[in-house]
Amino acid sequence: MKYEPKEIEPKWQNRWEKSGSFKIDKDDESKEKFYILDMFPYPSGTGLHMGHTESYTASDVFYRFKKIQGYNVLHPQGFDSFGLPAENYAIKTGVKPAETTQKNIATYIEQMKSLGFDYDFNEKVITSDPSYYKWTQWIFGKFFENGLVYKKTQKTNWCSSCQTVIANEQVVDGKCERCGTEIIQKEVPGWFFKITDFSDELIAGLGKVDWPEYTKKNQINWIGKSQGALLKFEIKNSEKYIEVFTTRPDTLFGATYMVLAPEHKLVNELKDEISNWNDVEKYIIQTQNKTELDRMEAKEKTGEKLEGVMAINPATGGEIPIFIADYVLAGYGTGAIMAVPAHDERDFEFAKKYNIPIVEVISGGNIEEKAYTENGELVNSGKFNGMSVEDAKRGITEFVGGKMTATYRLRDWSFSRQRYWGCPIPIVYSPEGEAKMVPEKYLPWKLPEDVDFVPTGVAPLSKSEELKKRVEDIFGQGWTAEYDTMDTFVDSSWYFLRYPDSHNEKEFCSKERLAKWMPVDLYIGGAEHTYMHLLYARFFTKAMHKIGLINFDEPFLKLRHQGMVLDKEGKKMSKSKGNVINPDSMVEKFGADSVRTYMLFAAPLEDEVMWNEDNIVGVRRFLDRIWEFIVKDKERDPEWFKLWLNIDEWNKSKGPTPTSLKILLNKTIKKVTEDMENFRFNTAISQLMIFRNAFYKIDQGDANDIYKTGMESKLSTLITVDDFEKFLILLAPFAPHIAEEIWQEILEHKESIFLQDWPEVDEKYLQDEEVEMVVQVNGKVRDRLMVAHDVTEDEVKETVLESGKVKVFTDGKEIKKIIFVPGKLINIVAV
RNA sequence: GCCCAAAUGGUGGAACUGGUAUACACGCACGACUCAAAAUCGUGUGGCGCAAGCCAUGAGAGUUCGAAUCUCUCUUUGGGCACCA
Repeated sequence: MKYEPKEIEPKWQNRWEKSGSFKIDKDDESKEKFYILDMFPYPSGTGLHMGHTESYTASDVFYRFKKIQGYNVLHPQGFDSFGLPAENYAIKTGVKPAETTQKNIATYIEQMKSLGFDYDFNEKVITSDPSYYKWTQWIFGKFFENGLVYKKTQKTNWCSSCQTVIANEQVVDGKCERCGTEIIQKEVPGWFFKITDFSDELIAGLGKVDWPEYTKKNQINWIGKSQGALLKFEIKNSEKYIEVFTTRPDTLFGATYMVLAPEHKLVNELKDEISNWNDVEKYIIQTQNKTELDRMEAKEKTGEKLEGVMAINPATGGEIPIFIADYVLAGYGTGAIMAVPAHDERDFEFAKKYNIPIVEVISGGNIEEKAYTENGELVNSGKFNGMSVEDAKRGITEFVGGKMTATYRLRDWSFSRQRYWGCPIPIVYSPEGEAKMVPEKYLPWKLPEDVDFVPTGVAPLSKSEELKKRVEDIFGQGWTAEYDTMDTFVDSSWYFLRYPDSHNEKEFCSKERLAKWMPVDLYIGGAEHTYMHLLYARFFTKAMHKIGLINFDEPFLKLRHQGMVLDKEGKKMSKSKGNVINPDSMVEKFGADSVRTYMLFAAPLEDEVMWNEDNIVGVRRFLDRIWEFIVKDKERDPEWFKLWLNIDEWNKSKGPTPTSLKILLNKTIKKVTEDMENFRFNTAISQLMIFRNAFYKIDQGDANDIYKTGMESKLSTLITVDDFEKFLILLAPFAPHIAEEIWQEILEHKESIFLQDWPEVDEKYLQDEEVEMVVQVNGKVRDRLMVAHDVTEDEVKETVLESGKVKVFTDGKEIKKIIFVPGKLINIVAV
């Protein structure tokens, strides 16, 4: 019988499914729980891609490992199924998103099964399903009650192609991350989550989770906390004042002008005092017409002086001019700055262009040439002269009645979308226009079906007669519905809370199940979710914690990212390059076990993997040879095989596994176990290969004999069935099908290999009797000798010094020192 | 511009807290089997040299008996942020 993955893999997939091997008892208290979570996919029309395949393989391997170790493991999968592609497809073809989604999910499930991923799809979460989004809406309601969500009209990022508002996190290089269209700023009313209330907690919480350092750092940078001061500048001959945020209050004496963002409220309020209003207005309009991209790419700073108004520097009492300029952003700090050209590069550039005085207040640089932004001693600063920058920050802030404070880069999360295929925002408006939460008994607040998908900039839901009628029936004449839907990132911000109790119709998850299963022990997924999903999910957790819905405030204790899967030249796979590889064709060609094992063997999990079809044969050969060893042997010599299976008989007649092989086996158990725990799957697999190479050695003559005559078994001199089985269990997480096939069909066990115990290391067999010791002279290897593993320095010293190979290098020299590393090396220092 | 990560054979990659550089795999060469090829199996495989040996972990210094690993400077490549006051 040949190794035919195509036959054995579907067979076991079906049997596992039928026997419900993946089913767990979520209330089982007898075993320790382990919750391992995958980032669930968006079910797109193109199917599962290689990135999913790698990440889900890693989690499936780890899940099977933990399961064999005896944990009660929750390892669910679901679908992040709301989103634009299904809607865009509907616009093109008229097929309803709900239908497309259902079809795609079915395909994804088939693909996942074919890779041997052992998910319980009865427990799946589908975010577009009313039984799920009911709870998305319910949680939204709790946030609404507790003031964590609000509506306002403000400039937001507008994608004219997607015809919707998008969040700051979804703008990449000034373009829409989805379609690449340049983002413009548009005044749109919309809903916001108060994520900024949690800025400090979102930073602090990272201290207690086991996440990759760069991911934590990126989140911290994204939140962008900066310490500084709020200072007030009075406007001459006016009650009004300008408040600025600065990280450098110590340089206040050098502030020689001020800048307001063109959108700043005060600009309009000062209209009557501004003598060049026409020019100012022109500049404001110019700014409005710029896209994010234009503004970012501007080579030279521009601005317009507000003629006729002056501000007072509160430190010096001097009058300083006020400008508007688009290098000052309305959305950050107070939307206004004090400009200190001597010590800020941007202000320096602007001051040079507009001939504004540059006053040095920190010594140490040459401000004739460029701004000096380093530390130094204060000068030209009255009584603060001679003070250090750090001391002066507080001192000067207090001196002018300012306030030390922090500002953040993070903005509130704008989650309204003017699109159809998303979770409806469960809000209705009274005839007076007041927003009210839809009462709980009307949840799920269903997405209407009688809509026109074609985007016109007006939310598609506004065209639904059914929704209009529904609102009037329930709330009365004059009441209207909220037509926006939620950003799909809302759906994925809490889905991990649903899996432990996915069928609960009364709660999003029962208290008991939450207490038992949360938080997630291990989360695996791509690093591209650092800013959005991971930040939003942490915000949801903290917000739900704050209002008492859950009793923990970090959702994911341990996080690991898989690297990208590239083509064999190291290029990103993309449709346009035509280099996309699909997992189905790989499974078809090499079998799921080979795909899984190669995926993890090719590179460390967190690194990029270059998918090279030519190399996967190595892994396939590894599995072929295991098959050859055991299955072919059984066929060639059934009698002998029967004897081998009976371990007692075998030991009597042939003896146990040779000691050297036994030691290698125990080293292998140790290394594979440790590597698994540390996600070093690539080296775990290579250790399994090393062991296989050792127990399966045949020589040339035998190989040809086997080929020609099908002669007797080669099992005789090597491994016993007990030890072979240990090896098979170590292999099982990676290549579950072949392992199960051999376990049950060839070794004739009644019970699944996944119900066995993980092999334990036998400490007796960890130490080789003899080891090779390296002999160095002055740090260079000159000789090697076999010695007892516990040999002492005195025992080998003589031999080593007498060795001819050593003498050549020590003759005529004085031996100054001997360095001895037990069991490893002896180094003779000779001068 | 700022921050982060990386650089090891022809290729993907090993090397745990400084201690045998190149495990494992691909590829390649030669051989066995074959009429032949494929598959399979075996042997070899960093470079230079007949050899003893010398040189090799992006480049250059340093610390050390000993450096891929630690320190400094630089180069290149990825990734992220970017007028954030």
